[in-house]
Amino acid sequence: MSTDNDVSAVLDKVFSQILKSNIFINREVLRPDYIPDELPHREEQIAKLGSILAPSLRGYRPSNVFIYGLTGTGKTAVTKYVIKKLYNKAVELGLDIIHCYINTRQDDTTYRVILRLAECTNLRLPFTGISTAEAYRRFLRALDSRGGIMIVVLDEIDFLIKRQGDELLYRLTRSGDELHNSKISIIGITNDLKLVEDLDPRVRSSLGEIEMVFPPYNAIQLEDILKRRAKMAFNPNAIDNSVISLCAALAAREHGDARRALDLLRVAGEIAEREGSTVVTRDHVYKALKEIERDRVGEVIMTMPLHSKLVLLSILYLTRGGGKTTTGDVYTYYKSLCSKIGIESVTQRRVSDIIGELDMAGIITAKVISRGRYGKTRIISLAVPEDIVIKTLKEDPYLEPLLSWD
DNA sequence: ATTCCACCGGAACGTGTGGGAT
DNA sequence: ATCCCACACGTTCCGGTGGAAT
Repeated sequence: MSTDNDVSAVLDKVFSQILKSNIFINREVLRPDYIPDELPHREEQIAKLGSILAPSLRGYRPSNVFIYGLTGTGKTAVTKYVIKKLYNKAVELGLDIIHCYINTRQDDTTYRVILRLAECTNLRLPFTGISTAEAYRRFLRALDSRGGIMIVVLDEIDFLIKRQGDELLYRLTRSGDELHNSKISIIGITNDLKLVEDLDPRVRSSLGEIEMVFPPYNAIQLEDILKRRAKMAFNPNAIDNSVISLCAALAAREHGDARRALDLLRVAGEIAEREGSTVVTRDHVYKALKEIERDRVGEVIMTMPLHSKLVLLSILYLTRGGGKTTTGDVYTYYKSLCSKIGIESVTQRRVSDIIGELDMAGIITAKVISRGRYGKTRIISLAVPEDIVIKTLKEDPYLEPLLSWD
């Protein structure tokens, strides 16, 4: 279709556009993992967490902490910030403090968490092969022979607990019995306020020695945060306050999620850059809104196993035009799809779990209801635009023959 | 007040893949 | 070479349940 020259010309254009663009001065500060030097409107939490962890500078084990707050309320940022400062201070004082940040959404099994813990003590463990108990023993031995205070941050801890229970937490909180030269203290972070309820009371009391709550940012605070960050990120002429306000307002609608707001700002900037515009406009923000959604959904769907995609395709078909469907109907249709492409179907039990997974991923909404005499089921509807789903599913060659009805 | 549907959802277990430790 | 291990994905078995219908 296109010659090498065409392609190279297009690339040249893209490259030169980015190179001559002066929208950003430093886009890094808008990335989600960036920790700023100042965290406005979180002074109180910083001070409190700082005072909780400070005893480690005198060789005492800090209390365990449980941190609650909705997404994008600064839990992770504040924790990382305080730990960074603490660590710097410790180095300055010649103290040995080991810090370990683990996100249990990514490392959601006991074994993988232990692996990460071991890494922080410079112990390399195989990713499979040895038993969890053995891995734990080795980690403790390595830590104890190294000595020092270890501060462990378990972010999104609800994922670990949901999958593996609180066994590891229990052992970690009681690790003092097995350690002579070192101590472990734990900071658990979650946005699931109900989490504690189904925790072993012993774990609850030791892990929640101190509890902290992060309230959501309001629209004014959000705007202030964005303005400060934008000042560092953007060329002063490339963006004006009304665009920033728009980002803040859109994010405030979603319970004051600062991460979303910053994402929005960054992606809007990138779109402006790609389009060769010299300023970021409100229109770019709206486009960013769509692009973020599209990327997220696309990413999730693309990496799903075949049967999950087939279930999703069934839901898509049965809810065309914003309708609703039920588990039984999805299963029936799903089975017909399987026979159409000549593969074996999974059981309804499994499909039920897949529906749950799709719900968790935010692709669909599934709510358990009772229809009285007509049984209990889930009513299911699509939670994202149809065209995004269709477009992504089309990329899977296995599904090709099934996507002709649109 | 009971019945009973159409599933829900917990638990234990199986299989295949990619790996130890000795 | 032999035996053990983690993990994703799936199965089998089965008790549980909200509320319309009777």
